[in-house]
Amino acid sequence: MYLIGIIEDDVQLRKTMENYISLQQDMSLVFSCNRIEKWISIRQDAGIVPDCVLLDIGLPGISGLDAISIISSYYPGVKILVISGMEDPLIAWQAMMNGANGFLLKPFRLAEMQKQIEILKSGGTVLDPETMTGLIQTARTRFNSNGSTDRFHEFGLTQREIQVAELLVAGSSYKEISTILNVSYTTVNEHIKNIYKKVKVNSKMAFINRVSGKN
Amino acid sequence: MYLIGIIEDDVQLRKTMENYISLQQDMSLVFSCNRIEKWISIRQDAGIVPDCVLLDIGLPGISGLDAISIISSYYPGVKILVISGMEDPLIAWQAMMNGANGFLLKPFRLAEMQKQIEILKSGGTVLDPETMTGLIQTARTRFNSNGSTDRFHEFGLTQREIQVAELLVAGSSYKEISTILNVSYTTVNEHIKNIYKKVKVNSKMAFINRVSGKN
DNA sequence: ATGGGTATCCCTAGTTTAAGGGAAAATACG
DNA sequence: CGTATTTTCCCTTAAACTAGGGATACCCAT
Repeated sequence: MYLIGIIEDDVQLRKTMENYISLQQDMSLVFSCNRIEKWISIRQDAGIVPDCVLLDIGLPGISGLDAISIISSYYPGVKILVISGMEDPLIAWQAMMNGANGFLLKPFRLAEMQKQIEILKSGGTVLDPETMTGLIQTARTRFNSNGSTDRFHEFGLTQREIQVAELLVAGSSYKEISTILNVSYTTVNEHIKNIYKKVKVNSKMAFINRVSGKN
Repeated sequence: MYLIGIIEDDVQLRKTMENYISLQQDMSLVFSCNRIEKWISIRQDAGIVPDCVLLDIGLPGISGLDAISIISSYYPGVKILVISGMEDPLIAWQAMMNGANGFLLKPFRLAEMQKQIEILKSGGTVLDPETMTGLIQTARTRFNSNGSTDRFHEFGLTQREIQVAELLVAGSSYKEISTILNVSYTTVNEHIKNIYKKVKVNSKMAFINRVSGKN
């Protein structure tokens, strides 16, 4: 039996979810309220610890975002399925970083909700593709990683030089590059000499640091 | 018409995918090869720019991880669907941060692959629930820790070795490191020998890719 | 058709890195 | 106290990289 808790201020939706869960053979509702504050005041009376909490993020009062860490520290190991009306990548990101296990975008079908609960139950994490895209993009900017940086064109490298540069940065030796590109060792050496001149470096390390944007 | 490229070293799987894509009315294969190196050497001859590249991450030679940024800078706007045999959260994380748009865990059904391609086509991002869980956990650890200084510690490097490693990655030569740390050249050489043993690499490039790639 | 850019090839010399061997202190820990 | 770890130092060989020189051929544009 999978125990579910609900925190959702939309009365209509909450009733619908309550009803749906009650109808499931393998699920049971342990609490259902409209606000975080309400949950905080009744949680010790409710007694039973839920396996999964369906949490609306757009609540009045205490933010659902803050609620995530509150709830997961109160119920260690609980799965939190965030419900949101807005498709905001930043909110999704923050929710996931705060400990959410899934993200459900309103409006959703109850079958979809159930499916997500199932996946959470088995330790998985689910986001819809659009939210996922936004979340990954947010993560990329957060971590300043190079998503699609054109690292070589800006230095005026030729096509061939770009090929050589890519292989060099990826870790291939001159000899390996010559084999891959079907040219002699000296040709590779020649290209690299020209690359270094254009990029104004005089060693492989300097080149790597340059194209990695480290200076 | 959606144009697909394949980089996969498993001949059986590659042929299967090629065949499947050829049979789809709305897809067309623009290239198919077994290694990154091969793609780098033939890409300008292939001519047509794909909309989506199916990329095996567990390739011999240049890592598929490195390939992601190379491919996405060569084909701006391309969607990259990473195929992996291992369920490694770190790899998934790194792949997504490098610009991947989806993650497909081997073995997979071709219908599943097609579904992911469809979602990528519409700008979405897909990961299976298990990989997603690992990825989010990795992100949480990254997000909640500084994540810059302790990247060498996990390999069991000593304090001195960490100093040497940092200088090495920063671009210092053995000689420069010896001056900075006030030790002899041979001592630096010695430390680096030990570092490489611990990290299980045998060249500076491999070391750099290891420490700046997976952590 | 002359000159510039690209791409190929060769030789040579010097520097840097990689990895094998061995060895001596200092420090930490049970 | 003895043992393991850390840090230091040396020699040697092989491989890889850097950089100078020069050379041929193709394409493209002035």
